[in-house]
Amino acid sequence: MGDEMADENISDLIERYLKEILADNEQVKIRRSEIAGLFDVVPSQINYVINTRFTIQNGYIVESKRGGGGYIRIEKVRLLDDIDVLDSLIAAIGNKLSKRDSETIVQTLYNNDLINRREASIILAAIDKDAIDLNNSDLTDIMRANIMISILNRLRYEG
Amino acid sequence: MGDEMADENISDLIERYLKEILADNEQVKIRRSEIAGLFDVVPSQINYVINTRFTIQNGYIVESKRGGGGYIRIEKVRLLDDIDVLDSLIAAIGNKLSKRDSETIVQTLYNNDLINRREASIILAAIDKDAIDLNNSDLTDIMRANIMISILNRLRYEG
DNA sequence: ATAATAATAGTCAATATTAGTCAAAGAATG
DNA sequence: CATTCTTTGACTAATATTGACTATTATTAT
Repeated sequence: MGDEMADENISDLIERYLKEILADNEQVKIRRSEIAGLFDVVPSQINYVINTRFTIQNGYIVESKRGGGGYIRIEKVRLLDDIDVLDSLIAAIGNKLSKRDSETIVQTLYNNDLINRREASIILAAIDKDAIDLNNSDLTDIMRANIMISILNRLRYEG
Repeated sequence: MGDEMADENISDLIERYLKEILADNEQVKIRRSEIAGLFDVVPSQINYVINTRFTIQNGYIVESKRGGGGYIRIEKVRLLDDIDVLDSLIAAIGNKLSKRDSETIVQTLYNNDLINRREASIILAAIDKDAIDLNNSDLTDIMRANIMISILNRLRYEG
């Protein structure tokens, strides 16, 4: 723990390389194969590094495009100061989410000034029963949980 | 490697070129082979750019004529009011909705001042692939369409 | 007028160029 | 030793580029 140099694997080196760029820039845009070549690893290891070290929990959002001129862009975002509410809501959701519980969550978000009325309305529309119905109430609850978690993760940061 | 926007693909460059003209004009009228020559691509790539980036969902209508003096004209459409925008977007969605088309729709909502940046990103979170994925790409597109329509209908009377 | 030819744009499928997924193998850790 | 983390590569998916072939319209020749 004390010394920084020791015991760094290649994934750590790639992480450090990218974060050094991000220290001076709001974002970094890479070509996956270039970075893989630079560190002499297979391209999919770049995905591994991104998936384990550049998550939204760490304050990064990632977007990419395939095909000619494709890229991966990692962007730093400013996490909100108080995301305890979000963390506990996400933890409480688990695998499935009923309509009733989802309404409680939206109410909680509103009470904590994390969303306004209009945003609440959009979220409720997104998880509306008729919209996500799958003729299978279990699947509907799973879908509702997934969508809600995705939205809560989005609320972690500003902008 | 931080913010520089080099390395765009040629289709993106052509898109940008045309949209720069459209920023100052209601329409742009081109000769396909001229634009192809300007960017050193085959003529049919102009069709590819138009079909992927100047659709009605994006707020453009395209008309063309073949033969001597032929042309392609791209015109910005001006929808009369917010309800018109929402109605035409809903009508255009149909049964399935790809990720790419959904992003175009959100962009159009933003361009027409129907949603702000934050609302846009909440919507994108709600229809994110990882959120609504069901290990079945057809079902994913169906789910995305349903959710988007639900949200658009909400915006219709939410004001 | 009509037919032939030239001058355009459109379609579609093959190929190229990227990134993503997933599971197995290997390495490190406790 | 068991568990977790890392590394690898085969397979998949998305997007871009290319070119052969087709369709339409204008112009020219008969």
